[in-house]
Amino acid sequence: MSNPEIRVRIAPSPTGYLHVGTARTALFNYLYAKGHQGKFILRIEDTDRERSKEEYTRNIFESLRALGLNWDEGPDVGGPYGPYKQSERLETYQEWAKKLVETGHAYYCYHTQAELDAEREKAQSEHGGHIYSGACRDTAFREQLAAKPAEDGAPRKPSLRFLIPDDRGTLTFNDQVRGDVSFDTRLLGDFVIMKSDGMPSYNYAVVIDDLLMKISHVIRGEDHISNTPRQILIYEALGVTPPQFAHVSMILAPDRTKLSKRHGAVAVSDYIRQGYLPEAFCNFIALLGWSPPDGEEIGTLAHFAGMFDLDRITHSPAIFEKDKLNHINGKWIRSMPLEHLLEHARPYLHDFDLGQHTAEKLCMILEAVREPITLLSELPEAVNYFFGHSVILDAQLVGEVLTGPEPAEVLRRFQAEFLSTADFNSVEALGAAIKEFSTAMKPVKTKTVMWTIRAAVTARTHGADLSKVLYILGPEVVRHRVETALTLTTGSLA
RNA sequence: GCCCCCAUCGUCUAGAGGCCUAGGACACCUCCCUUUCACGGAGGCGACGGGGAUUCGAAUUCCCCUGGGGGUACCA
Repeated sequence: MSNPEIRVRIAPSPTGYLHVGTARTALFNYLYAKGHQGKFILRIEDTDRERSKEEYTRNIFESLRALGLNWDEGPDVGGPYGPYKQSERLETYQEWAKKLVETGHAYYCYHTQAELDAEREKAQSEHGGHIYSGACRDTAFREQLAAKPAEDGAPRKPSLRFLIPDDRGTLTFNDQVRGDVSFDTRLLGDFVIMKSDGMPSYNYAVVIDDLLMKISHVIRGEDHISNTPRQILIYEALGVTPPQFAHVSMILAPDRTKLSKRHGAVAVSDYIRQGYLPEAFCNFIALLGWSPPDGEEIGTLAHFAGMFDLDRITHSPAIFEKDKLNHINGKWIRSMPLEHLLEHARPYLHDFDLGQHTAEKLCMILEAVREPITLLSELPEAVNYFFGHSVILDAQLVGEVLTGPEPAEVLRRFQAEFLSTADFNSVEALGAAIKEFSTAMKPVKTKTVMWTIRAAVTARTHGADLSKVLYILGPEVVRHRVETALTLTTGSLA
């Protein structure tokens, strides 16, 4: 009993693709669990019949997994406290709701949506604020209202409301990131716990689920902080101890408002599709609202988990700026093991005949081009000259680099001297040979020599290290491309 | 309107009364390295929102103001 198990959860609602903010909350929960020998649980909160979609659920699974945030319990992997989709737990909510009614903590409300809307509107225009009047607390009134047909003539379907104790006064809870937070319960108003369509409301379902799933710490977005007193009231009505709460501040868009679709990409899958490595993305969002104690900002999930704690979470919101994400992505691309990088790169390389090279060569290509790259989506453009026999030398390139007596001379001698003697079996040997060749070409400037060869072989003025390019391409392809370039060269030494 | 949360460089942040002439990272600028683009290295620019209070001493504690965010639903 002295050391109860740490159990945390991420509870997204499938009303959209996995949001960046949700991903970060999931990450914090994951890190906390992993760093404290706890369990990380996934629960799908699909009680909104209108907006929940299976497609979104799938996206949430895929995104979480892509980020490496694998859950210990939840849909697909099961667990002792499932099912982990709220739509599959309806009887449970009903059972517990019954108890609440029996103990006088909840009552049926027969007001229709239209009536409630009208009441709210009126109150809003009169004095700005509004809470439910609590009229249906009165049995006589409630029964009278129940007997009246609704606007459409059909019988009224009641919702179930939680009865806020009149004498509860100020409720204070200790937030693990913010400290004590207080609310006046008289300002809350009796809220709906079971909707008239039979579905539990959010505030009620979370409590039942967190309780039954033995959640020890609720780490979630700050947008839930004002729901917390309602939820604590339910725990109190049930006579149980609430979990620990920790509210993490929001991730804001550069315009300082809640990050939403109108700001562009907000789904994790959007970023992955744009060419961000899941590992890098994770790394970046970990730094939004948290900082590693050793100050080293580049790290893996496992590494961060070992040093993660709630007391290092920032209190103020963070703005999502792509600059640093780009930087971190570049770092990851440059440092990731090549075989691993290759797997991430494959989806971007569909246009090329990868079979042309061995996996080893493909890794060499990545190694040769990865340095200046920020996004995986830049890969096709960066590697294209490594594929195919020929390369297309457009007029502009010919005009800029391959025109005149010097380039022609370089290519002629490159063909005659270099290609006939160079050892293509080693990058180092090729590097040395290139140096030697450019020295032999004096007084032609090294820059001109290099540019010419590069242009002829790659149809580019910039690119990977030339010795690596030659090595990967091999003597046949290089010779072919040089010959082609020679025929286009307009310079003459005659 | 009411309730709650927050406030350090442009951005992400370190900072838990003297170690702060406020540290790091990204971005930006300069230089170095270099067969290109880059990478890397060395510098530079750049912040404690305002006002009170406590204290020998405040970025750090308290109060007010201002500003920003969130919530005010039979959405989560």
